[in-house]
Amino acid sequence: MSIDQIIAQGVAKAVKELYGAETPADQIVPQTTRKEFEGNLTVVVFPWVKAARKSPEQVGTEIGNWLVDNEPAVDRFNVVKGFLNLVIEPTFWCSVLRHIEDTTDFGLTAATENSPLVMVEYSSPNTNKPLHLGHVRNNLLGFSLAEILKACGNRVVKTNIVNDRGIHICKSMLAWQKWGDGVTPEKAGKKGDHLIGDFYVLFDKHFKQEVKELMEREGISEDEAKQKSPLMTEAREMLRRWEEKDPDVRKLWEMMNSWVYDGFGDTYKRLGVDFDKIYYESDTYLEGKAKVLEGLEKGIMTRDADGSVWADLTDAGLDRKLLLRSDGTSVYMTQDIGTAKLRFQDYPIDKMIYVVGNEQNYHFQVLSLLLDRLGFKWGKDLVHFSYGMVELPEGKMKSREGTVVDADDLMEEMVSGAREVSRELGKLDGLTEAETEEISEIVGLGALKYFLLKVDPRKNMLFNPKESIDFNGNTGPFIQYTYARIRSVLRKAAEMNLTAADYSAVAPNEKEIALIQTLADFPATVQEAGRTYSPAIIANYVYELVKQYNQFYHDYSILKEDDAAVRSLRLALCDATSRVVATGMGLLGIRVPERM
RNA sequence: GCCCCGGUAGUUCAACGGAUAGAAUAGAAGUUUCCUAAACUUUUGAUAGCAGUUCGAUUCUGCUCCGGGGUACCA
Repeated sequence: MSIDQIIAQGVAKAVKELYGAETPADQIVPQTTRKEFEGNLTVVVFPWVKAARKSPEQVGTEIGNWLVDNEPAVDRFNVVKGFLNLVIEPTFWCSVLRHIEDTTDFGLTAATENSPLVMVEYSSPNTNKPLHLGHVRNNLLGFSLAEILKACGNRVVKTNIVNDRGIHICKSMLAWQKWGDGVTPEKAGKKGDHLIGDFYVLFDKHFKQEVKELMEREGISEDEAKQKSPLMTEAREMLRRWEEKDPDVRKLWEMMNSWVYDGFGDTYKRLGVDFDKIYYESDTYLEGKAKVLEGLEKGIMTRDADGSVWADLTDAGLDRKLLLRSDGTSVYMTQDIGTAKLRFQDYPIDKMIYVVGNEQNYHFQVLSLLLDRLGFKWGKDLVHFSYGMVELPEGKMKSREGTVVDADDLMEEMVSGAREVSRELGKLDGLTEAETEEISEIVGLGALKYFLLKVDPRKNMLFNPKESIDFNGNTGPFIQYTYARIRSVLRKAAEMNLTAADYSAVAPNEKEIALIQTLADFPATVQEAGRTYSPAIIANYVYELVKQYNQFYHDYSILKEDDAAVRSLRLALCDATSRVVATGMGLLGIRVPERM
């Protein structure tokens, strides 16, 4: 049982005996005492002031006295206004540390066969352009969320739905046909996803030009011009032929998609994310169509005069939603219905989580409702993990306008930045080329990942390409550096062959207690991150932990401490801290180096 | 128009309804015969506005102002 639980239960008993108040222990959440007051844990006593009919100070004093008399872990207390500050028996902390040391996978809960099966969908790229910073946030959040849910005792399936068909990919295909001159990734010396992206931009350039000319020549509106544009007509025609499984179109499509997958594969690998099961829209959209037609028969959907199929959701406060175009082709929503169906066929999923940007909040509201009406019993309970946009100083990133921060470029910049900093600081002296590269990779990506994950996922965040991501302060490298320093101490300790001593009777100093207390909070932090779907909670926790370690490290000697018991306590602290840091960073998908 | 989300130091981010709103960075000043100074210490600086609920509001409610997103036969 954790110290928080011990105190909570003690307080629950105390208020029952003293005031006859029934308060469940899990509703009493002791907080860490602010550093300007004496104590380790603080209980707010205002909730019982009414029942006690006494002043907050009196209530605090009475509960405090009760705890000192009845709870061995409580040494003494003080009361400030309605705040009861408890000082825990110092040697109690040694047993807490011992417990952490003795627990393998401290903070993690292993899943069993009966654990809930959670499917996390993330990444879900379109195959017409390379990944950018927004996708990076998505990928890191999805991966981390999956790791955190695993750590909370769930069985997790990571999945990806690749949007490999649709008008967007036809645009790239058409542009390649028209202006590509048979170019391939090999011939161009370019990653396949980048090459395809170039053609997508090229299509848009010609298309815009065409629309402009049409508007001028025929004096029609922009919308009309877009409809009439020969390029767009050709793209639509290509999509129609694709749906008819025209061999030539399919062959081109397969070739160009394979280029993109090779490119994505490289990016995913460097980013360190992976998937247990990948779905392709080209396999799922027909399932969706079938479900929609089924819904049409059941009267859940209606067909308009032009042949298009709609769902009327106005009774639920939403709009009419298109599900099949007048030419019979399917839209995004249709495909998501089909994908959901296949997934639940493939796995006995208890919970489905979609990691998708908040610009699609409405989409998921509609999807949830539609799945429910189509008879999917999980529809109502699907979770849209809605994260904020990564904005640039000029605003939103737009692929077609080229104002995007490319994922591959950014990773490369971060790694070379890390290499430079290391070199300047002389950290790489005496290391091999391979070691240098390994460390630069770990640190550069660590900086990028931590930068994106430390922010509350729900909020929009800003990335300024002109200011490179920092390596000092509240950053990934700061945490990695602390880890490397601890590992260095532990290596030296091993070399010195120090004899371990029993530290259970040592009264730890203030910094040591603060560190143990923070370490002990790790399991609860993991649970909270899982409950609230927030990697940021882990990130902020690890930062707080290493900051406390650094203060301890600065103020006290470890290896040079003469008292064997104290030295053992400190080495145990180092060991426990390094393990929690590594585990915590692992939950974020961030590696930690042995030296840097 | 309608619907959602946000507004906290110069900047980027924190704060289960709890104490004097924390960090980082930028600025100022310090710490290295000692386990890695990518560190540590000190210091300047903020809740958009107005009401309300509460012992207590950055947090909950309403209104105003300012941003962002959605409302597509795009995904």
